[in-house]
Amino acid sequence: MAPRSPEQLYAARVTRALKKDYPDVTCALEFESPVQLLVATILSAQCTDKQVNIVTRSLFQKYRTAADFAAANLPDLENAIKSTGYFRNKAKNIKACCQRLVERHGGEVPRNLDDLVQLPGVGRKTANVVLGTAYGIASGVVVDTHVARITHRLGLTKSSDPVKIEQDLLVLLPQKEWINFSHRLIYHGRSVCNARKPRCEECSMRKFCPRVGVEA
DNA sequence: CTCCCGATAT
DNA sequence: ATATCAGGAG
Repeated sequence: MAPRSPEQLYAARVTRALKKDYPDVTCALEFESPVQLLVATILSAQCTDKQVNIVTRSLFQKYRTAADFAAANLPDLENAIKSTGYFRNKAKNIKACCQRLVERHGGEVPRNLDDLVQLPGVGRKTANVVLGTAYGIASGVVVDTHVARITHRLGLTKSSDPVKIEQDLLVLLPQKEWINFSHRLIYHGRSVCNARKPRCEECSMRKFCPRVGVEA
């Protein structure tokens, strides 16, 4: 066992509290294949997972495979995902992304970060979600709006840049924890530590959170 | 940095 | 009315 810094011990304390609160938490996005998870994750940008699941329920009946999305009529696809917002960008990216899956990856979602982030509309956050949740590959730590906000509030990072936050978390957390740490923080971010009105009195981490009692 | 954008809570 | 929601690209 490698020696651990005070920051790593603090991160372990946070991890223990999250495990106790959310023992069985997992990805909230609903899917039946890696391709579907990729599409759902693209749709989840600046949209609630609840709304994404409403849309994908019917969407995945009409489009099942990468080939289906690659052949989609763009206005039809736009209309089908309209309620998730950014629907023109998302529809264009999903179609182009799946066209490339068919052309270069045999219709499958690649299992490495470099190939994934080359896909249109797929950044580091989406790539980490797909690798971790569809394939169980801990390629990094998913840093979305919830993870960014809460790690900053807890003092696990001083940065507000998602890329730098992930670099900090990669050092603070053992690789074994990477995938589920994000799932738990995201769930915690929706239910307790939300952006506008955090429910600190209900938070199990209030005893050591440096933000409790601090305004703004 | 800006733009993309509908649904919901406050 | 406004902030925010499992971001990414130009």
